[in-house]
Amino acid sequence: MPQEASNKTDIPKAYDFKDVEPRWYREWNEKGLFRAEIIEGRPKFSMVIPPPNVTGVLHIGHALNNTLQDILVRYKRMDGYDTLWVPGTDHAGIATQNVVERQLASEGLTRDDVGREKFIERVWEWKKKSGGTIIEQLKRLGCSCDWSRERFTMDEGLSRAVREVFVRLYEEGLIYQDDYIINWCPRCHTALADIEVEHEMAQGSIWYMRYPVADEPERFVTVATTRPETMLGDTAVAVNPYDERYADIIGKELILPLVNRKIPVIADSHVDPEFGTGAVKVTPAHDFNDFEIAQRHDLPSVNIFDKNAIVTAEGGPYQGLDRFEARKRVLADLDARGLLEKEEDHSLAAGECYRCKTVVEPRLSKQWFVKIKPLAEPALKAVMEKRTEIVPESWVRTYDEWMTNIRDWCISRQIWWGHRIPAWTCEKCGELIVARNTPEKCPKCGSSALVQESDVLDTWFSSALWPFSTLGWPDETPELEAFYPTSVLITSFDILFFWVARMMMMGLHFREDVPFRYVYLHALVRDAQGKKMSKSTGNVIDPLTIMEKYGTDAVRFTLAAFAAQGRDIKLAEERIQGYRYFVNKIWNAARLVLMHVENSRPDDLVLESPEGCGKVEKWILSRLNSVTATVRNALETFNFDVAAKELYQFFWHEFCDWYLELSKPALSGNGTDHEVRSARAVALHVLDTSLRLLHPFMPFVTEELWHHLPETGGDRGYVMTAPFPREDSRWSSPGAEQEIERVMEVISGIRNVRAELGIHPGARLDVIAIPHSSEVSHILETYLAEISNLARVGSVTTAPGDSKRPGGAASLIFEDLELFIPLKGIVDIKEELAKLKRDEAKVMKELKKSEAKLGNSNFTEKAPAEVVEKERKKLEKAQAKLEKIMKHRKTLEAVEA
RNA sequence: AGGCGCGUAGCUCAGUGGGAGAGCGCUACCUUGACGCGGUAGAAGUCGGCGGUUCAAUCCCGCCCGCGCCUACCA
Repeated sequence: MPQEASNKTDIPKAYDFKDVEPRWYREWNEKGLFRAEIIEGRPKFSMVIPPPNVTGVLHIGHALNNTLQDILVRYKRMDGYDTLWVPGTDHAGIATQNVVERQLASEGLTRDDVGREKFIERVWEWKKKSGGTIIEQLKRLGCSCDWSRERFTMDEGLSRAVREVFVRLYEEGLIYQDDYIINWCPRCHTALADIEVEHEMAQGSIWYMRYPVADEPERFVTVATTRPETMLGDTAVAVNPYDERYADIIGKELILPLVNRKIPVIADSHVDPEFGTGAVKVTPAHDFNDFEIAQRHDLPSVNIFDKNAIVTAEGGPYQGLDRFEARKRVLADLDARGLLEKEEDHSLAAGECYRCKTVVEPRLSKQWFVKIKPLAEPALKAVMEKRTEIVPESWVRTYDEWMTNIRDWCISRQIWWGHRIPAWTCEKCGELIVARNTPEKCPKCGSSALVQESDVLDTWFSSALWPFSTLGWPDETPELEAFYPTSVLITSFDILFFWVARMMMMGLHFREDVPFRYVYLHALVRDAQGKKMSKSTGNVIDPLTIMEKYGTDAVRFTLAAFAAQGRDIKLAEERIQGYRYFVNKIWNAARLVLMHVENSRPDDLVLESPEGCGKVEKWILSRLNSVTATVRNALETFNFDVAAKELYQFFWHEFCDWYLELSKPALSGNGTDHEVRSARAVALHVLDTSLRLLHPFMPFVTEELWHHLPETGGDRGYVMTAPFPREDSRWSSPGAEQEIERVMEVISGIRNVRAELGIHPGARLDVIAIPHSSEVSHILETYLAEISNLARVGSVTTAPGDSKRPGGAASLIFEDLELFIPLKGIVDIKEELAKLKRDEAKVMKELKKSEAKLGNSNFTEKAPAEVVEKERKKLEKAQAKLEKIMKHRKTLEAVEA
């Protein structure tokens, strides 16, 4: 809370997200920070949410998807864009209808018992009561959507868009009705589009059945089938025209057993003579291929199943049997007649309804279709011309393939929940009327006896319009003007065709422009073993549970850090815990900084430029600047993992581990006034900038800390709306970076020696230094205090290059520096010698490698000059180092002897 | 069957035509007043296998093995 900012000393030791998260979310929302404004002249950034099913609850995939969107939109908002992120839900026709049907079933009712109108009322009631669950969960995730613009695909406005699109496509001849074979779900009682059917390989059987030849009692044609029950609807047997085995029988008739119908033997090149017996039974009403064969040969169709996949009167004695029961009976009866030749194992992929997993039944029926080619071609072209860019690019190929081989889209569904098709039939004259508004009477005969089409539209038909219907289309609204095309669509690759492709088609057709400039496709979240998460396997990670346990920021950061392009995310709970620790690290680093700046005058904490700063400060500022550039660039290219990891590495391992440690004395008031002020201002500046860089990833902890920062130069407002840091070459300082890296190298080196020799971490050491370059002398002099502090060194005595190496001492040898730590009685000369030999071997190996390279004329002639030069330097360094190691070894050997 | 992707430290994964990296885990040590949700140091890999291109291959190409996913009308 801003008013509590003066209470900085009260910051608790550990970050308590439970208190912080709801508090800030409420405040952002109340202050209207999520709301999109349209301001002339400002750049625009917009996204539409992939609308979750209104029946849905937040799963880990949603968490990933929406975290990535939120990161991007928060970044752009901070960066000065007018941002709009449109949220909403999808009416999810079949899924929602199933939910309410289950509810009815528990009352012992079916949808037919209550009737269409009452049923739809029940669905709306359900939606009002439970439909908002996932929206509330998105808010807990921190999503900064513009909730004032929340939409639902069945809203009045969106429904109007659906009718408009349907009527226009119909008028353009792109929607038609036809008898066609479609995928039918016998449980949902509706047609399904091709892509709504899932195929899973499973072990089944293939049966060989004999069909007697009509006029030759002893002769049979054997057909192979995986679905023997459909033989009741056979209207032909097909063979390959070039199959000699059957040449003489083409055109003759067979007796269809059990049914005793005569069916012809026809020749069709679709038949593969190699497979089975080379003879195929043809059931046009219940098989896609057979349907096509039937069309080519003008065969009749016999529909043997009703909507429940129960055998109809056409099945004679089998009427009333379920399809699986019918199979058993048909096989038994064939066997009894000696017409079942054999049964073989056979693996096949039966289609299943993607909503309820019931095996679908191909079925001949009258359906509505969208003629897809005229829509698909521009949609493909737009991607090929990069008017919409798909990221990662590897998906373009898949998109291309699908869009090229696309088939007409079956859009009618025989359910009740959804957009009812705006078509009416005149009972008097049979006229078909397609209209935006319910017609009063038949335009042809004037009759008012009009009956509306009972089918509703595929849910994806309405979601295909989402990028413009949510912005007010078909009205020309300011939102549409400002925010279409949207900037980016972030979604999971598995709905590239269901949804993305269809939005491309509809957007281009009705808005004459692509619906989005970029499509970022992220991966699926799997469990730690790489298995798909599913309730039945019991390996789901519930985002709400882990948010409860580790905090939302930790969950978001984990998802971002693992969102590498083109690879599935294998998620284990330990990862989240690791990033929970990071949140805590940020919290405590902030505590440290705030503790030291709380009594400063605000003016003293302002940092305008790195001028006047010491090298350590210049170094961290330079690093911060380069991290800023990396993060920005990563976000612009959807490399969320790169951005997250860069921030993690910088904040923890550079800012905390080194900068704060190096400057602790100055921070706590040791040093000149200038040094103290400078250290504090820089620490605060880096903290401030880091919080802004981190905010898109971790909105809550950063906002909380932001309000603890001192108000240098007035109210800081919210980090959510603070400017996103921008790189600036003035802050870059390669010289300081190099120098501090040397200091770190020396400190780490001494620490290493201490650890290896088991010297107590608290013990102060006296060090003898023999520098071999002015550069390293300078480092030793300038950073004596830092080295002493962080490496626990008591004194450093510098000795000239030709002085005698101490005998009973541990050594640390660089190419231009030798350090000796005399420890009487502690250093075991044998141990030290062994260590030197290890070092020697290591350097020798590098040295030989370099020598070999440089000795190869092919290398020195063909490799780029800079690479060769680098290799020379490497060799020199190794030589210098080796020389010093040898010298020290001799000294020790002399002592020992 | 075709297409795509993956195989790098015990685990999860980055990465690049010229010195093998991170996180977690592991080992040793540490009551250094921001943090033990911490610190310091360390061990650990024939970069799936075999060939090829190249002065140089973990990276590029080919083949093979293993795994995953998507698409397909072999009944």
